[in-house]
Amino acid sequence: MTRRDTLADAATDYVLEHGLIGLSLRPLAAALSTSDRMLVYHFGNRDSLVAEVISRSNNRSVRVLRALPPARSVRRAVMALWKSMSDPQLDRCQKVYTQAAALGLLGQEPYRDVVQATNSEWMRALRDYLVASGADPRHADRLSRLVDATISGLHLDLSVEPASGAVRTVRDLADAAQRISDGPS
Amino acid sequence: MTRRDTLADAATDYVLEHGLIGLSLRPLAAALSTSDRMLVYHFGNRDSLVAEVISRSNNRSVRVLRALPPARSVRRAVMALWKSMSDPQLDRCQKVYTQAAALGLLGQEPYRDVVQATNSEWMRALRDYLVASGADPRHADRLSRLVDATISGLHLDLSVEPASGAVRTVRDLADAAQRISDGPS
DNA sequence: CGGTATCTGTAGCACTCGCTACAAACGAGC
DNA sequence: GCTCGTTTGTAGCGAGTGCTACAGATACCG
Repeated sequence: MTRRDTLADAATDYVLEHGLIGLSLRPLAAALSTSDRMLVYHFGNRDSLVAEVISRSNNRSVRVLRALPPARSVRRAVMALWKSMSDPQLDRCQKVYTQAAALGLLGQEPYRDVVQATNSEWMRALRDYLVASGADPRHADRLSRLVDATISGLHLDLSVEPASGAVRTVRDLADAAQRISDGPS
Repeated sequence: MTRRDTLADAATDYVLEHGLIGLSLRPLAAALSTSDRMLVYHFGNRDSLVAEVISRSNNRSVRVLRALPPARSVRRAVMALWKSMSDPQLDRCQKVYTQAAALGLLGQEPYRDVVQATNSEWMRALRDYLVASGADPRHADRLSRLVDATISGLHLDLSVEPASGAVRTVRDLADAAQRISDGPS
């Protein structure tokens, strides 16, 4: 494990706690017991560092998703996915991704490529998981898109209004997903 | 129309174009042919200005939603809603909201109250629209939560990967929503 | 040992940030 | 005309930003 790797890992931890948007080098460096000078030396510049953090955060969540044991139905898969994403660890990865994606919504988009790569990797893992849980492969793309969109949107809603009946919505989504996988093309 | 109102309106236009996240007073003031001094004078400080912009952006989108003629079914309502939200004007309002919400995901959350108020206003309008389009009022909360989460999540997805089959996902959502409104409690 | 490439610390540059002190312009009411 | 409250302009403060120049430390390789 090179020094750069160590720093990147610790920086990812820091971002998972303090968020991506206001990130600046000096406080980050202080938390890592180093200096901004070192961060710039190892990563080239701030943007490259942030891009690497986004990528690493995503790798962690993809790893968790890929380690999920397949469920016995699409419906159960969606429920299990939601439950697993409620784990604080994965939850924060999702939040970091959302912040990265939100940055590119209007105006500057310095991390477009990383976010895009990150997203397609996640979608592939989600698709595989649904298929492994019994989803009709012919509908896997539709399914994973619907599931991903709803879950990430729900995630955002939940952070704004924590009292909302999220579980009910997830159940509705799970039913819809099951129906799509079963139903006619 | 007081000077403050004029400025707030123009600032909203500016934010809808340039995004909320990197916003700083001097470039904004320059675009409005005034000075940062004036913005601080009229709004007190930067955070108040941003909060007002968020609120105004949301007001615009709620106004559009409330002006939508009721559809002949829940299914059609969801499709019409999506179509209407693809309008660049409304699209950008949604993006500004997403950026505001994403800011509060981790770390600092200076706009939590505005975002919360904004969201509940939007949800109320959405609920009313669905009910007016024939949704069972007993399921209206469930429905609007599912529809809102999916659409906003899809919106984010779409901005990252524009080629994804969003329309298909919306149709799936519309079907699911129709079923919820029709089906047993 | 000497030389070389990798790594780290100090100091600082040029810039932008939000915000403010001070004073000048302006218009309405007496 | 004169005052008084509102609005605007100029200049600048203190802090924080990303990043760099320069020099020192360290470790590996001949």
